[in-house]
Amino acid sequence: MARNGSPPDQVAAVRDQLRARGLRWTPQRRTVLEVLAETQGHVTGAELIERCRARDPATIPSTVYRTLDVLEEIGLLRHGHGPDGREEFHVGPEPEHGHLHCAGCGASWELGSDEAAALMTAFEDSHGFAVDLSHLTVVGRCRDCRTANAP
Amino acid sequence: MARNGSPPDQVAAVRDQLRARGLRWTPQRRTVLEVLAETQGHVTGAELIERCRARDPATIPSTVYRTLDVLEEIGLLRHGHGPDGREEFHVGPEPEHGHLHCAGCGASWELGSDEAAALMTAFEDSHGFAVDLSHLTVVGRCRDCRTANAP
DNA sequence: GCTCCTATTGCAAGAGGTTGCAATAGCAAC
DNA sequence: GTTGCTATTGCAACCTCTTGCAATAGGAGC
Repeated sequence: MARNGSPPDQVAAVRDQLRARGLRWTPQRRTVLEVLAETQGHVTGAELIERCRARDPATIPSTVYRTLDVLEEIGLLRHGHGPDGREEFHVGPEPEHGHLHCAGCGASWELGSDEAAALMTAFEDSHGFAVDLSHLTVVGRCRDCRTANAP
Repeated sequence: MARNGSPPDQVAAVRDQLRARGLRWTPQRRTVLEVLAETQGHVTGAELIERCRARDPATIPSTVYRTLDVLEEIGLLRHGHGPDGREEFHVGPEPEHGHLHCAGCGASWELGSDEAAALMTAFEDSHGFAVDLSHLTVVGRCRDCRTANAP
């Protein structure tokens, strides 16, 4: 389960980052951090709250969302919006990446870093626009759904 | 205000499309249609409801959303999700298009059709994936915000 | 004009998320 | 160990959107 170093280490590191910014270390934040430490990839806000409640039934949603805001500010995670507009959090050291979502079968893939780079370069050149990949979800229909639908 | 033909014409055309599908023409749908007829570009669900209420204070949100679903089904409009995940409707005969949204200043632009085409072709080639442009919002930072922030 | 079938409405409840505010509790300094 | 400042919390209310269900009302057929 642990990736590199024990989970307590990661949590302690975040605690220090918070303190260094004059922010505070509270039991509620510890709970959120612990949940995140054993989470990889994408989670929705609702899932996160549910898992926090499993650890501490007294968890309040607004506290979780506010903690997530703080963690995003210090760069520990990023949020985006899934195909249905619901909030989705991307945890951990994985590089930011976009998503491809099929409206037909509901499957989703991560965008390869080469494609992502091409996309970013394109917008950079044409608009001077810096794309935030973690916020990018491309919705459409995958090959399978297209062939199934229009032979 | 009127685009081509008088607004009543557009509304009547929709009425006939609905009837042709065995669907019904109701005062509530007429209200929504009238509001849409004088709307161009992007609207959020909430805005639409507000405008419907201006015409008919008895308007109920669920009715509006359900009407919008129906209208989307017959191809009269498309919905997507704005940068904050809120629903956004794109009205009228304009071709589908993606959006660029600056997280810094909140501005947003439409994607040029050439860029959009390039993007679609790219995903088509690499994944056989058909992008739904109307659902595409690219979030990032525009040239101005970038230069303002990192000189 | 009247009937009947059923699409649609209105309502109420619920899910996911946000916000304002008074009370609480970190933690730094003494 | 106390004190005091203020970041956080918990709560309650609110917003946007969805869903289930009984009651209503289009409109096709007679």
